[in-house]
Amino acid sequence: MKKGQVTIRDIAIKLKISVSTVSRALRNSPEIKLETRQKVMAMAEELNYTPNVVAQSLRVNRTKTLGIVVPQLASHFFASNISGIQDTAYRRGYNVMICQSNENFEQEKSDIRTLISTRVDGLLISLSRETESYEHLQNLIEREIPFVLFDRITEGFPVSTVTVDDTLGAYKVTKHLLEQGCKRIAFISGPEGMYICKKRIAGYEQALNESGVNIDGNLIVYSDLTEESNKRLTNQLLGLEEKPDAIFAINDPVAIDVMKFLKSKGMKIPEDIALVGFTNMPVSDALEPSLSTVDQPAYEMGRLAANNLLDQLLDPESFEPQNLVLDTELVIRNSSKK
Amino acid sequence: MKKGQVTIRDIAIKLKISVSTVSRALRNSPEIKLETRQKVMAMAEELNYTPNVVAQSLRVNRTKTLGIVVPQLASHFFASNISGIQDTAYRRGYNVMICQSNENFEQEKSDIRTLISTRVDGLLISLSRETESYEHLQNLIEREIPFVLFDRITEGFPVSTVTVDDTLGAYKVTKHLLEQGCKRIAFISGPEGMYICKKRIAGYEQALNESGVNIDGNLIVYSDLTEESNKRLTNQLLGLEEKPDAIFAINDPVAIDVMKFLKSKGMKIPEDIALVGFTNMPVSDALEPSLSTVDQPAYEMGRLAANNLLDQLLDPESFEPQNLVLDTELVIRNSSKK
DNA sequence: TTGAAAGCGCTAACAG
DNA sequence: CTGTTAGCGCTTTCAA
Repeated sequence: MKKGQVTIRDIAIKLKISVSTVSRALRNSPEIKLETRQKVMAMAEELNYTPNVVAQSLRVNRTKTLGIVVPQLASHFFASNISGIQDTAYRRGYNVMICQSNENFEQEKSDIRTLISTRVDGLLISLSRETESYEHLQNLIEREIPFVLFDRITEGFPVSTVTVDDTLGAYKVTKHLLEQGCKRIAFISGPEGMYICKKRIAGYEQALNESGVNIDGNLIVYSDLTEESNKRLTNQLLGLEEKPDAIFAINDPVAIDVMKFLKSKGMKIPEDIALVGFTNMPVSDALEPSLSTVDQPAYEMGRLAANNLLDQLLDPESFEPQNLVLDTELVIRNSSKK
Repeated sequence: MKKGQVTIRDIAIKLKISVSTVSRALRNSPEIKLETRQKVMAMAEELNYTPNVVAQSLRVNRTKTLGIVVPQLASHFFASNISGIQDTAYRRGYNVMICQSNENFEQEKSDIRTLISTRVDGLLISLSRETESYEHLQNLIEREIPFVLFDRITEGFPVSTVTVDDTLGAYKVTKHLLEQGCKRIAFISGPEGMYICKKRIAGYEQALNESGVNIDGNLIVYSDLTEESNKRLTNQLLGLEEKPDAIFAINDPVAIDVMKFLKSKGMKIPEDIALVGFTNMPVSDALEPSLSTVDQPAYEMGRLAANNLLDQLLDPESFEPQNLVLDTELVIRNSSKK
């Protein structure tokens, strides 16, 4: 920071005491006389002293900073995750440093590298849609840097994870659609490798199987989550010989693209085709028709992930990785009411 | 960080050279023999060395980190601002540390304090809606900590600012509404003290004046931006003796609340009442009717703010504060086409 | 081209 | 209850 920063040394000199006494007084050490402590505090105030966290961090080998890696910031879901993490971290005396991978694998690796060299005490990571190899996570394990994965996770690492019950969520959607009389339910998934996609497809298939509806591979398509891709795949589905009577989109943003496309083709939702998303964005109920979706407790996910990591940091010995799975809630609106 | 971190000392010992040589080699100092440098690099690689940024920061008194304070993260506008800042910062070798004030003045002050003690090299700040006194900014000036204000700014400080031309944007909206034949245009503003509100109201009034429409104080209301407040005020406007035939909302989220409320009352948009927002959220064109609005270059704002701050950091002497004002674009959609 | 040594601001034995 | 001292990992004179 700028020139002339006030240090504990300045306070010590002014008060003609030692720096260690100042240091202790500032941290409310019980071994310091009340009077001395008050004098130190007063002088610190007077000089507008701000502790140098950098020096503290170097000394105690702990930055009290958490690193966050998310695929993107401009997404209500991840922004809420981050809010949950941040509020929790602050309450427990930690800062956070946020990086976004922009859904790019190389960027994700680079983000983690940056965060490590910044010496964050631990990491909270949500993987990019491109991520299909995991040496960078293995590397964290080897370096004994604590981290937890949330939402966009992978399995097989001895770390905590926080997710929603994607399978059950997708199951509930599909069941609901079947109950509305839909016979040919299409699923627009994200990239095939993504954990949440696999899980949601599993729930979708489970519901179909239970109802004796056979699974048609043509009805399952994989989007790279761009608007172009979403619209193209919707078009592709509409071109099927046996057209779908419902579309289940992997998330609300995809559902919105689908909705725009369907409207542009003059199709009526839900009459001609039902539509359901996943996530429950704040605008989803303002759409026309209002979008049925699955509500995910994003803030809560962040909160849990942060608390878990912080517990681990506090007491590494007795820590055991946990796989936290949160419930989702099916939100039925007009886009799926036949 | 964890135990057994590799340091330059480890490299020096392995190679039987001094730490200063290692330090220099690592930073590609020209005074080091190529051969030595290569050996150092190889060994660093082999030992999986990661420089300790904390130690570097303490030594050179520079953290290469920028602090960001925004009112909220879960907003597409601010998330885009941040993306712009982040991309720019990374490209120029800086990290960012993000705080959200949650639109709370005390939190804003606390965020800035935290960021300062973390020794960020500079700050990018967008004020909370509650902020009406500015000692915390004055304090930054006194400490000679560089900062730039963006979007939610205040005037009167010798610092750079980045905004859009709010007055002109609001002027264009109001003009457009008048052209559509609207005679009684209501304005739902944010808190009265907010800079952007004042500016936008000015544009609104200017357009009315130019067209000889007299300004009716009953048509200008101040929301605290909560959904409850937005709906209550809409209701209040509808209860006016002389009802409005258009509503201009301070931003898209407010406009969406208004839209929901109007629909719930069975009113037709734009037939019964026209509606325009400000910001252009990605979903705004998916609404029914699609929402007319003003497009703000949020990412670009972040980019400019970051570049400006970074320039200042690079060369503090020759730096002059700038007030950057970006253009907006009126986006006419169905919600305002009579 | 390299090394020795000082020191950034702070904390934490250890000693008194 | 307080002071002395060493040192976290790194950069940077200064000297060789």
